Amino acid sequence: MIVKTRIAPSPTGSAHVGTARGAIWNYLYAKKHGGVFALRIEDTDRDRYFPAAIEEFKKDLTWIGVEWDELVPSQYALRKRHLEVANQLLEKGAAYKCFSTKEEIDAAREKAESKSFKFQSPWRDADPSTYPMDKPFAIRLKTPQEGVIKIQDIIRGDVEIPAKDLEDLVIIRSDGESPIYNLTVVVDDHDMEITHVARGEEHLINTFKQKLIYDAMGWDVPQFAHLPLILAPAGQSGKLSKRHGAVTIDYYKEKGFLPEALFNYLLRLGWGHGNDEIISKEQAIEWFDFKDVSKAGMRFDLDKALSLNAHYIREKDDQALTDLAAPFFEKKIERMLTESEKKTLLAMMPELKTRVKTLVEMADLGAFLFVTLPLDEKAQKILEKPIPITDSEDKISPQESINLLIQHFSDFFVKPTNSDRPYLKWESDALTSSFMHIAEEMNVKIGKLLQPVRAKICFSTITPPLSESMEALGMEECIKRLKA
RNA sequence: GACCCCAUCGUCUAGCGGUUAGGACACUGGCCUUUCAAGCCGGCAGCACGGGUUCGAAUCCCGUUGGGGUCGCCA
Repeated sequence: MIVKTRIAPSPTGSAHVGTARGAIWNYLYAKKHGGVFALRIEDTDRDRYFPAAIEEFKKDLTWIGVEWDELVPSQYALRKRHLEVANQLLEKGAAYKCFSTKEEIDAAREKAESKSFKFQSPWRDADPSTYPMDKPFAIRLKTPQEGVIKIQDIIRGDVEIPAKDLEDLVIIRSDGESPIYNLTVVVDDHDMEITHVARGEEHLINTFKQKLIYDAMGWDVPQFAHLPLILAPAGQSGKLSKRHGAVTIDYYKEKGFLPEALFNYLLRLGWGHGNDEIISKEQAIEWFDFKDVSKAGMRFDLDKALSLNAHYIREKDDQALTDLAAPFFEKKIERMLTESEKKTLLAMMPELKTRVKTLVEMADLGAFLFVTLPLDEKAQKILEKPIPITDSEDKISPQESINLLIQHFSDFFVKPTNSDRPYLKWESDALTSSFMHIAEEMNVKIGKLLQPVRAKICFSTITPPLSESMEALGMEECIKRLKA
């Protein structure tokens, strides 16, 4: 039998990292076994149906590198089939018509005050001859009143629950036609011939209910794997949710994460393979197995995800990275980059990429290459701080030292108009040697000499190497900034 | 509250009856250095607790504690 897994989201917008991780694992498991990975959109709840959200979800999945082999674009479209199964369950006596209204049930629930209240429908064993005429009814599944329901889970082993703890679940709403989740999943998973159902642990209880439907229909039960949940950040309780922020794929995409970094991080969150940390998709396909997934819930560690992202940024080819980074720079400087500026960015990429953890950080670090910026606080201070002369009590003011530097630049780098005197090209190596030469001449430490220059050129004390930056900017712009 | 699941450094994990309990992130010391990174070398830090089982338990069993999930005519 061919392995077939699926991810079955009910999209409400950008994919939750937990859903994305579930998709990754399911995808890997299918690929590992040469099987099929399916995407099924669970849109049976029409009150929460947003087509745009579905598109966004698909985009997120694609971005992170998960491709589906099969698509069920709308579970809602399958409702006739769901109803048909519900009627079969009715015929088999595994389900019954329940004429109790939602209001009656809610009232009973309220009155009970116990959270563990189970609604006992008076219609469960009612004689059909007593059914009211022209009254709407829901269809409920008859759960056994004694014994246990048992399931096998790849991750957790055998799990069982007393049957009496389960309420007779509604499978068709009292509108007489709308199927409910626990019915639709079973029918679709069966019809699609899903062999492995791996979903969040929050579904564990549902699985017992669903087992009842499989059994009543005489269908084979798939293999189950209930995946541990990603928990709220340390100090906060509960599972990770929207209110903790930073939970959607879209968030990380906009923050400047590389898809392979987030893929790697999510892959490793709850699963490991020896001491391996950096794992490619191909390697993951070979190594991943649900049985190695940890059982306990875990916390999302942004620092680790960032460090992985920094790693993948460093590994990435400069040209590809430039293409990826360009939009982040454009957002930062609030205009498009020209072709020549893109070349500048490419040239600076080796210096930029070892210094950042995200593409947003890269745009912050490299923006000075394309626009002038207000000096940051520390840069401001540097320009006020005199430079000590080595082996002396004397000091030289930053502006004075910069003026001297400008003078030297015109000696070294400017082509003389009426002379054959040699001059240097404005390139990083030449700039570096000239800095060393000037520092020696002025009898100051090179680091001290360069700090104010760095401030004027890059507007910050934290920058890529100065010589490279100045080459990228060109002599004219550098002189202009130094004189400003 | 009831039912179910879970428990190795702060975090993510390796470990599957005999290990100096390993790695990664974070933190930290050093080297390198033109700021900041990167890189290299080093450090700190863990088997929740209590009982068993066993010659021997992080590993197996029970309990306690702690965390998580579920309790809808949502998915």
